[in-house]
Amino acid sequence: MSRPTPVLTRRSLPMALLRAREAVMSRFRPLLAEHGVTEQQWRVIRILGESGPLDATELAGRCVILGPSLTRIIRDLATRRLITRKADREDGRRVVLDVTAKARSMIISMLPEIRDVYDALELEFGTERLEQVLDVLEELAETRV
Amino acid sequence: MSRPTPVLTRRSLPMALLRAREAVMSRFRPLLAEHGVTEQQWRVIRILGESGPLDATELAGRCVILGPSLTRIIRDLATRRLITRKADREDGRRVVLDVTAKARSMIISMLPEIRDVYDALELEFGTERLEQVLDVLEELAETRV
DNA sequence: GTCATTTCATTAACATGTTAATGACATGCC
DNA sequence: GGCATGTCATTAACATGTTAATGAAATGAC
Repeated sequence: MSRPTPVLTRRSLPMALLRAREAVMSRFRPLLAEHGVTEQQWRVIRILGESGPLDATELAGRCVILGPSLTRIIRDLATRRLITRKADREDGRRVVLDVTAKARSMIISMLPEIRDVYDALELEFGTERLEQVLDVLEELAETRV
Repeated sequence: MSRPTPVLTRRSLPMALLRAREAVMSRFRPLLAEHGVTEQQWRVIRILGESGPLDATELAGRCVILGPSLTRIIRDLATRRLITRKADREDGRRVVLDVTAKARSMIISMLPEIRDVYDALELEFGTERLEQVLDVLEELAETRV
């Protein structure tokens, strides 16, 4: 006995995730714009800064960015001296990527402002509830097909 | 060799929302592809089918699609006879949009398959937990700046 | 009523999403 | 070693995201 299909998009899980993400990102976008990076460029820089050198496939997976998009983003960020690319010694197909010191400075300068956004969010939504949301979202992300 | 900058992407709310949405959408994408619509085209069709005639601005807001994107999507869907556009009698700037009978048939034919995806998701994640996620996501979407 | 302002949809230009195809390199099998 | 197969990064082509600018129509102040 299944319940009716959610004809109400209000109760659509993809829509709910989209609207929630849009609400959250609207708080970060001004900050990213001030520092001259797009949402996707920031994901690449931050994850590389956090997890050291990575090949393109691994980085794409962690950033939730498809290969062709990453190729273009990397090309741009390398031109701006924010990341470096070098061939893998052991596997000629792979490209090893990493952030530059310039990118690390950029990350560090943004951290306080990011913290401010989270502080505001925790104040409005509740610190504990925010933690619970993160937990449940991680679980949801792991239910892959 | 400097130490990695400590930014915990694992507990980043935008990333968590992105990864969760990606996990969920990967279940729906094959279904959408089979019916020849993209994710965004489907949002437009479904919301118009649910909420009757709407002007472009209102539709864009509900679909979480920006104006310029919607203009292009509408142009394509109108060519394929899935939606109609007509000028607003009372306001010459507005365009009134609605679905066609063809689009309604399409929606109805997809509902059972959508229900199947939700059933599988509820089985893996839990029906009650899924409802709770929807509740909390709605609240999060309402904390706008 | 006239003019400045605002709103609505669109266009322009560029970044990214998405799928298919390509070429270079690795790996496995014989 | 030679060959088929698979993987990795890239390119191509088109859809969408994103911001700025545009033109038409509505609104408000006077």
